[in-house]
Amino acid sequence: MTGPEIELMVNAFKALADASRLRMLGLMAERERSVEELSSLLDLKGPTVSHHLARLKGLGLISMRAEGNTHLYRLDGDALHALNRDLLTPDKLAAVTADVSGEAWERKVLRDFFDGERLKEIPASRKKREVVLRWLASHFQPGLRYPEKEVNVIIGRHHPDFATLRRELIGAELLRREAGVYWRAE
Amino acid sequence: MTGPEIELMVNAFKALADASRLRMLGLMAERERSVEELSSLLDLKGPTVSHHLARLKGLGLISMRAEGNTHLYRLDGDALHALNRDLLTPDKLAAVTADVSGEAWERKVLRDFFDGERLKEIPASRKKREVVLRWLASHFQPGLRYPEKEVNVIIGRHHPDFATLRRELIGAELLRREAGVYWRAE
DNA sequence: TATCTATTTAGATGCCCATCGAAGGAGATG
DNA sequence: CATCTCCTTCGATGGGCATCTAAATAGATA
Repeated sequence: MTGPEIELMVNAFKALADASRLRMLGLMAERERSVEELSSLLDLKGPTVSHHLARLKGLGLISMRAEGNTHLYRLDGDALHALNRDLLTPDKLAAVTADVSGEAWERKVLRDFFDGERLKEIPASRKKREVVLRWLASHFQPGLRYPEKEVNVIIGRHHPDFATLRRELIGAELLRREAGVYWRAE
Repeated sequence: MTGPEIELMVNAFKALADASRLRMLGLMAERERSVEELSSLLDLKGPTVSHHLARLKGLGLISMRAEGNTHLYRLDGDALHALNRDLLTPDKLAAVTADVSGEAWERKVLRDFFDGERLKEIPASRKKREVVLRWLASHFQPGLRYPEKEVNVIIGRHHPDFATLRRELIGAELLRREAGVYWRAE
């Protein structure tokens, strides 16, 4: 109903909107590649390559296999195909529009409590707080699992008190937790 | 054959990697929209909307029709479909890879003469030897200066006869030397 | 002509992020 | 154990870009 589904789309496009990452995908499509190999082929330092790999992993586009210390990364062709198929369909655009012209009240709440992406304060009223929490929950991709550290980072982008918000998300059953690992409900 | 092709891909993804532009596409998919209309629906100022429209026009995704002073923009559904179809195909990724590791032939040479990072033998043919030398040269950072001892170490990681290879690199003008100090050419 | 309105261009600002060096694991080897 | 190698994480920096205000353009109205 609420459609910040759009943030997921933006995230996917941003992940692909980088020459280094596209080159890495091309190289990993041929065969599995070590970080060092990508680093020398692309003339980038190791940390930079690791950063890009993390980003691509977040999209579910690559898989990793460890062989000794070496980490070998490979492109998941099926995932790429699925992404290409689903990325820009009319359905998606419709969802985007729903997001824009959706519930006026919810949009007003978000406008009131947010300064850009930054949550000015946590709403005291339960209903308003739930709007904010749903907006936060939409930043977690269904099906993915997040360690607590990453949950804190994602929430922390919008408000310093990530601990309170994280608990509230669990309480509202928008996120679920087991053994220190979090995922989006439903 | 070397591909600024990749810059086109990056540009397309970047144009789509923005929530405002995606929302605008969604709205323009329903019906044609004026700048003012988009502006109020998205809660953005006029100039910002114009900026985004220019970006989307650069992708060929929208068309404009003037009616008096008002400019009415509309999504070109066919263009969108074509973009979605062509954006992330294996062909494109192959082109990207060609951009990185050059001609397929060069990649084949490297595969033939290397066992992992170890050069099995120095190619006798001049063209093949040059491919290997360029690969070796890529392990020297442009702008840095290397004493001869370090040059030997770096080359020695890949082949025991570092002296021959070092001289070949100078001969091919891929490395330069002055007073016993080496650096990467260009 | 002057004026009003819709849009575009120019210039400035602030945030996001690609990249790097340094430091911190973690497996292998001896 | 110590050490080496490969990778990841952390913190900092610089460049690009979304957004804004102010000014310029252009059509409509009178």
